Amino acid sequence: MDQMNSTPSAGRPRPVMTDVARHAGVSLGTVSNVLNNPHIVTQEKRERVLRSIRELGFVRNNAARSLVIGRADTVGFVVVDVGNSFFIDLARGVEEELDEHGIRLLLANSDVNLSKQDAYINVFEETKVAGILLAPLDAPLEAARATRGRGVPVVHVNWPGDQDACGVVVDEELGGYLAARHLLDRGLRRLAFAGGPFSLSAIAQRLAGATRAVTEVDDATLQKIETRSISVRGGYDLGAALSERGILDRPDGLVAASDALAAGAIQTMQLAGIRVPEDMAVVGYDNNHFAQDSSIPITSVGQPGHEMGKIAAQVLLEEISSASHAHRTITLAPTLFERVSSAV
Amino acid sequence: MDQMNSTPSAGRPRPVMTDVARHAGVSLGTVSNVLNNPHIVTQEKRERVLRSIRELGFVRNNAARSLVIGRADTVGFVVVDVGNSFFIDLARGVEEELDEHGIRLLLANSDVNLSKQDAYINVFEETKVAGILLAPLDAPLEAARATRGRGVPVVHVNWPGDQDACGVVVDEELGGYLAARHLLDRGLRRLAFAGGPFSLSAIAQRLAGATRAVTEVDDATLQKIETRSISVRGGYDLGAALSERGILDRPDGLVAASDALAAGAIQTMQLAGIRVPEDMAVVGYDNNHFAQDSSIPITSVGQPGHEMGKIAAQVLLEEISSASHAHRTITLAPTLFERVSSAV
DNA sequence: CTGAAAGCGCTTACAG
DNA sequence: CTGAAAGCGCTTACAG
Repeated sequence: MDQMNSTPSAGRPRPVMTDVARHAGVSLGTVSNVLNNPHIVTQEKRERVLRSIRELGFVRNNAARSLVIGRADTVGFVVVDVGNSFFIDLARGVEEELDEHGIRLLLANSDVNLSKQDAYINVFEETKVAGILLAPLDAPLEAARATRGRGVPVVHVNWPGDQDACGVVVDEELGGYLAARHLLDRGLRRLAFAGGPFSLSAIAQRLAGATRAVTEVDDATLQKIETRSISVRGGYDLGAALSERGILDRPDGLVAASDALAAGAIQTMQLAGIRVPEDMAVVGYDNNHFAQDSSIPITSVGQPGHEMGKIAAQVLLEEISSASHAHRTITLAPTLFERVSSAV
Repeated sequence: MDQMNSTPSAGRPRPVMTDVARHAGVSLGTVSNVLNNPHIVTQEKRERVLRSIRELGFVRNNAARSLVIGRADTVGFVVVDVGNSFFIDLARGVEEELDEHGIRLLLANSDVNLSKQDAYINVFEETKVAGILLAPLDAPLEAARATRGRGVPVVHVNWPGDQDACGVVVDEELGGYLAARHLLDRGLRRLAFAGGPFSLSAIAQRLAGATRAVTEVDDATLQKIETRSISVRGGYDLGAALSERGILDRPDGLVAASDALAAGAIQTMQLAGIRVPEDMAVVGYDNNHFAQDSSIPITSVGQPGHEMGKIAAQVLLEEISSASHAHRTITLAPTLFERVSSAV
């Protein structure tokens, strides 16, 4: 299993700017100018310097650069869960926007762990990034607030802004409303909302939206089912519990707080002989692969992750470059994607 | 949609170590010692310094630190596709290992784009990371080689090592062998291998492994079907092509080079009335969500992503800390996960 | 446009 | 154990 290849390489001392200057026969300042203000250097010297850089294999030391400048050409993004495709969409959107401004994105995964989240915020601050993007877990934001207080721009992604930071969010309440309204529009009246824990603010807001939709229709009812989690496993439990009920006790329309929850529930209910959507229509949430690749494609509420990322990056860039900047929360609307699971 | 919250915050000048020293009534060197060699400072001074750090909200400038030390307490990981759960598993494994050594992981997504890959390698080098992990695309590794030549340790992940770098790979040939052997063991004889383009080395190796398995069985045959991609869409096309064939022309066992390809093909074939596994047994590759969440759970060859990440991190740490280091390629074995799609 | 010099914020011998 | 001083590799006025 272990195949040796070679011996260690020595690694001669790396060339620095003074080496380049000497090699090119110019002063240190001129080398710096070639790198930072190329237009003010005569073409002849510029080319000589560039050639020396190539021949020596010079790479600028950004630690030294950042020390002088005060910050790096880099933005850090602390993400709560890189395993969730929504956050990957966000990162893609962020990167696309930053790319156009020649800024590089560094990603860190807090893995739903508050102390890791704080540690990475600190790493980014210590690295002198130009700014920080934070998709936080549902918990206090002390570290972020402290960093923000020290003048490092921080933008919340999928989390509202506050007096110190901007935020880009999706309207969770509206998402819950759209899901329930969709089922009501199809004539269903005995709805259920499943998800949990309800202490998570996104879940609570989706529930509030579903509740609002139901109150708009006279004879409609909404049953709240709190689950331990919104994972596939949580869905299995949910499906089992619903299957045990008599047909009259069962909701005819289900709003699940995630696609994973919906997929798990549908799978269990199918085994119990409950047909989706005929016996029960289902709407999921997140519009991720569970919704699209499920054996019964699942109607789902989707967040515009890519666009959220772009906007968050724009807001951050604005805050980085402009002296005066009013903090704001930007709320994007979710969209309902109709599929088979609610086609009644 | 835009909700204002507050006015810009001034951001007084950030305290530096000399401020802490003055505030605590000690010298600069003592503050540095409290941070780097706390045991050699008397408890009383140590506590005074720590209190001053807290009261002033001091955060060490790592750019300055890295400038002196020569490198940062950070490792960079350039990943070819953060949207692929295999690479997320890798990143998780890497992080777990680095965590134990107090080193932070910075992630960058090259997005299957060579120039982005090179740019991020450069960013990491300029940031003076202690080392770089690279899960590259199937293309020349010029930038990595150059960086490596300047003394920055680079470890390849999911790519073999060479004279300048270690590598951690999974045995693709063995994976292809396991998949085909599994079908042969079930009595199937008219196999097909689908995937592509065959120019990708991982695909070519899987095919080679499948070929080896088939040559071990006298009356078995293997048909090679090159697809444009290994995506779900590629699977649709593949399924359609297979459905058009007469039952005698059709393979009775299919090795697909990815789960997405397998899932797409199965979906299309089912619509055409071909039963899986009864009419055709299918084995996928990657053991990702397509395999597990498909309506017909798909037998799949899985790579030990998490463990690969851990090992890659270990190798990198070894190279960072030890002067003499022999480069090597570590090859891990894949595992076959049996599911319904091949249960004949 | 070019070059010499100061300074960014740290760490590390080195002398006390 | 503590403190003064040098130096890491850059950028940026500033004088020429």
